[in-house]
Amino acid sequence: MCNKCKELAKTYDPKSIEDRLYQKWEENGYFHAEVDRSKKPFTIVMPPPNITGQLHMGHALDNTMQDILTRYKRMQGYSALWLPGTDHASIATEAKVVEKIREEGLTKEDLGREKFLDRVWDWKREYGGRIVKQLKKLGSSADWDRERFTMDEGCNKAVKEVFVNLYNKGLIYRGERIINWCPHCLTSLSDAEVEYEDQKGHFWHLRYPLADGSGYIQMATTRPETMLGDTAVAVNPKDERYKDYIGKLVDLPIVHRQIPIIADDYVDMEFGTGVVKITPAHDPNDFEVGLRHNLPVINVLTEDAKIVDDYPEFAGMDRYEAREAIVKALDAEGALVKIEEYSHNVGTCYRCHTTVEPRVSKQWFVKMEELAKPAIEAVKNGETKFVPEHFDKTYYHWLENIRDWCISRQLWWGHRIPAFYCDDCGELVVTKENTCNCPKCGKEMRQDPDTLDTWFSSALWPFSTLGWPEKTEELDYFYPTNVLVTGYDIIFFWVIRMMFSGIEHTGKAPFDTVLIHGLVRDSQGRKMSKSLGNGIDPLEVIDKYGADALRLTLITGNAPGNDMRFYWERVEASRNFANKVWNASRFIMMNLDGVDVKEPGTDELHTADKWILSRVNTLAKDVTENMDKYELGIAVQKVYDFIWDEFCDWYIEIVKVRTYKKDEDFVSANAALWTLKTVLINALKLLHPYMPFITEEIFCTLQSEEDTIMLSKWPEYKSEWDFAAEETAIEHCKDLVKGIRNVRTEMDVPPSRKAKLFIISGDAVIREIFEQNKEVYINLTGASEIVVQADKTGIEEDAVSVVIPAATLYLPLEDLVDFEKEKERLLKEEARLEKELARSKGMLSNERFLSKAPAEKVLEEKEKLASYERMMAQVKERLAQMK
RNA sequence: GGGAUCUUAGCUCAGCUGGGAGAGCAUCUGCCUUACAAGCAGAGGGUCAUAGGUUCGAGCCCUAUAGGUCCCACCA
Repeated sequence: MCNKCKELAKTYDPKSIEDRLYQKWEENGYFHAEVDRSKKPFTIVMPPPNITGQLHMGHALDNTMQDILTRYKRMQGYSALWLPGTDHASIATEAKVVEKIREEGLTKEDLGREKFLDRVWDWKREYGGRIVKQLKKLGSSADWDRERFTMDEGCNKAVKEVFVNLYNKGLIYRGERIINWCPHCLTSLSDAEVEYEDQKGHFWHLRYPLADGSGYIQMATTRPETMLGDTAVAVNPKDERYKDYIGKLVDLPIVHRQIPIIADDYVDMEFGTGVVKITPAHDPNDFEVGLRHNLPVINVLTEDAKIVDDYPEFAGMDRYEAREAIVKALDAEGALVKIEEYSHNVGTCYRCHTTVEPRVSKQWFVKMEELAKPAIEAVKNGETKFVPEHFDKTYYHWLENIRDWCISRQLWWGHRIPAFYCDDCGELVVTKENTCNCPKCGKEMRQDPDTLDTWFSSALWPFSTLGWPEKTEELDYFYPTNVLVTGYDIIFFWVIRMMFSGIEHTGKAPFDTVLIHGLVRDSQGRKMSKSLGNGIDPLEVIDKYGADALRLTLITGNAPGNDMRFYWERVEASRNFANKVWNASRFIMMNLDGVDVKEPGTDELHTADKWILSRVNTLAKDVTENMDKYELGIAVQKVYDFIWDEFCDWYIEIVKVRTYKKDEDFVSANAALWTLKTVLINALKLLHPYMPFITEEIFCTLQSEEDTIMLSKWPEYKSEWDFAAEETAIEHCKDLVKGIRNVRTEMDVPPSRKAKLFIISGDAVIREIFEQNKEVYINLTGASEIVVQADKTGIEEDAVSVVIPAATLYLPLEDLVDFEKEKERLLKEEARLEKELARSKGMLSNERFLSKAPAEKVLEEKEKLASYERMMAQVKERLAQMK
């Protein structure tokens, strides 16, 4: 055995090569991209995974797609930068560390801000790199030399710059508003951070007595506990029923505060009794109504959603306890009319899923209206395109309906808001400096204790990572980036914010293309989640089947933007393909061993050689086209089909004999071996972006000139490999082989039984093709001998016949022929042809088809008809003979 | 309530600009043929959700209907 095949085991073992190759790539700096004006840039910024994160299938898909695009462009000669990094994930990380110190019996207040932040940095140092290691197991070819973190020095600088800029332009303001508050995380949330879910609840019908004792007014609520903070009761001004009530006062039960009945369009007359109790402090709509009518805002809940001390009877109860107690108290006062079952949409915190509490507080906001407009425009005018295109609708919808963005968070981990207050004179200063003295009274000012929404810094990611606000070479060369790859669930969180930030601060949209993918679900179509316990760990898949198999699985079998289901069976199929590639390569290497293969002259190439060269040539063109359109699944499917069906099942089988006969006919063997190697190398290159490990291992073993397939040249269409005639010829041969195999199986001819094969065609060109490739058929059909001739001279009456478009085949199998069976088979064939003829004739007799369809379609159809007619004549003749 | 998307073989899904219905898995049959049984060869299996329309021609385009999924929305 040769050395090379000793190196290649009989089955592909990903574990033995993946880490070794990754290490080699990293050590040799293959992932690193530099500013190189002689090359075109290609840039992708990696959506930074949270430092708290563990690699899940979503990351695996997302990063596989980015890696494919980067590897592809790198091979095409671009300076391809895939810029990686991680996100500080303020809420998630803070929660993790709070939980950790709680186990030590500490709260973050016990530690104080400084010490707490030290603990978070410790945590980050320990666990923050975990996800990066996991991404490497996938084969990610990101430029780790440029790895960034949303809270590193450069990003901090960018964040301050942006905050100050927007503040100075009046696009950031501070105001007292009703915002979403998470009583568990104890922070405000933006609208995007609230997830709505249907919850079962109740509808409590209440009646409030009129203060003048003249009766009651009745309404319903889903949140009776907030009644403590009611400051009005509202009806629609057009509502005849309540016309006389407007302006009267009601006596609020329990509290016994007198509140007015007001009129506001917000009230829907059709719904319930057409009366709404107004609690400005605890409902966003009521807050708006309150503003319009100058109502007092009475807050009844603490920040952890307990009743405040002003109501001793209920003080300290959480909102759900208080609900029961207050309903009881209302009932005791005769204010409770009835209770109904009701289900409604409730907002929950996207991190902890605690029901969000609307809360009035002073927060920082980004004014969105002006920023949104150019972001909409950038997609409308095509500066940035969504793939698939229809996701632009989601994007427009969000931007067109966007409200001001609440960016302050009552957390410690994150970018501290660069605003300073003077406790003496109340002066406010927004500055990039770390400390600040009051410009009015000179006193040292106090920095705002709050931090910024995590997404504030991620919004700057495409340019902050390239050095902005400095005018760096990198920024100039790599920005705007080419593609952003992300899931559709993140468009509103992140994509829109990067878009308006990029446009506002750099004057350019941050990417040409936003490539959207779907979610990876479990085999039953459910979202993978921790709580369901149905998540599949990509690392486990890699461990069992290899990174290449996982990557192929994630990329194939679904359309762009659609969700996909994860099946182990599909990974197995991908692994099988890897094994197929492995073994085909092993076969080729075994045959190449010890042979000095030279490039053959065109005249030395056999029909089959030219055919497969032509096929791989077309493949390169098609795959490139698909990849340029981001049709990654289609592209790799074509490579898969080519390697398995055409290269392995046909070409290798066809040329096997020649490779075995090196000594007898070296010229022929050399041509075959050269073609095998050349086609394999091209196919490996086309496959490399998808399956980087196996292709690298084979590529390097197969040839010694180049150190890595990663930096080898992407195959391009070559006109000298365009062999149309040979493609046709081999298609005829394939028809022949398939026809013979089919009939042999149908007639139950044992594989050991060899038979003479007659190929009859009146066409000299066709005869020539078959004559040239005789050897092929002997191998592939189990024929003992092949005779090509123009007519049926010398063929026994009882030979089995097979009709293919190019010829008629005869197999004399005397003792094996079952006449009934043969007749049945021919009748079936006749019926099939009958149908095809009817269809074809129908089309060609249609005047309008002839006049309106493109000429080439008509010609194509005529050729088909001729071919069917020829075949039909043969079948009929044979049937007549049998009678 | 608004919007998006899906409905194709037993299962999961492809089907790129309209021109003779595909893959993987599963099923059946025969093969351990010196690259590969994680394989080879062969076979069965689909009125492309329904109804209209446009077109010489529709799985593909248009309209409506039914069902599924998702996103958004202040109906107390």
